[in-house]
Amino acid sequence: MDDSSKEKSDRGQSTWKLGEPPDAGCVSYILSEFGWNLQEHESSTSYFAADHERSELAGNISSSFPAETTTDGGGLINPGRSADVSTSNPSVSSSSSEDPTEKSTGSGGEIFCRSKARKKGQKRIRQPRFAFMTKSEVDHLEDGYRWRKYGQKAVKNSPFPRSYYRCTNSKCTVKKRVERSSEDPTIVITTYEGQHCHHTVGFPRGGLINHEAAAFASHLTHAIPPYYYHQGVQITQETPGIKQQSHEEELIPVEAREHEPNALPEPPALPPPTDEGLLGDIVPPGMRNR
DNA sequence: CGTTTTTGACCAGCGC
DNA sequence: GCGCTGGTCAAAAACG
Repeated sequence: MDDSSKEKSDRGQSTWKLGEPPDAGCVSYILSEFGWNLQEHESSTSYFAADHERSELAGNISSSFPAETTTDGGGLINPGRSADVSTSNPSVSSSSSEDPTEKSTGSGGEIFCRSKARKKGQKRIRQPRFAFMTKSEVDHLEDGYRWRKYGQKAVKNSPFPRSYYRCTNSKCTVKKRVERSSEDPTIVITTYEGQHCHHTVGFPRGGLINHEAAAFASHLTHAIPPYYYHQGVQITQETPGIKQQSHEEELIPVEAREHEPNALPEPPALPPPTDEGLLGDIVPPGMRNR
């Protein structure tokens, strides 16, 4: 393995604005992959994807991005296997009462446990996922957590392999996938799945940090309904701890957003990292020290 | 020597 | 049922 990849840090990456295609100029391109009723917001949040647990979001993005990342009408980002997801999966196209915990489709419903979890016949549950795109030369963007690579696969319709990482914390089941867009090799698609149950480890090596990646990794892995928008970016759930903290004025309830259906999301104004790590600004004190 | 990465094999889900 | 594909495992190798 080449050490240089680690040392490269985030050199060469740039940040995009949310809500515009990357080719419009270095824009962060957020793709939520929660199983809940994201469709409600499609009209106003063009680049959120109301995908479902079964979709292969990141793998499919590349095949349609950005042209088919439509916002009119559906706004669903279901490229690649779009047909089967949007038409043959009723839970996606018609059901807005998604509840991952209640879902018991053929592809999910039981808790997936790390290690020895995949016994024969045991199904694994897809946890809430989200994906975002970052223009970067390096595949694995620093986000404040430590990750261990556990697999790499060639992806259909893409010359670039997909890498699979899981959080090194033994109690943490968060995983992420990293791949490059086949359409634009400079774009790295990172998909997070799950929710960290621990603090960040800080930013090692003193390198440049992909603040955006870090912030979304932190914010969105904790996002469960009801949603709030942070300056147009749906980032987190309503919890007393969060609302009482610094984001109170900036968090806009979904209901409020619905009054401006044509409003496009604005670029995220992500808070800078703090001494407490990226979770520090959103995780209630009672949830820390885990 | 502990940790991480690599990589081939295996398994599950899905479409046909 | 079969084949394809994505996702994961786990042993070996590499790294620090």
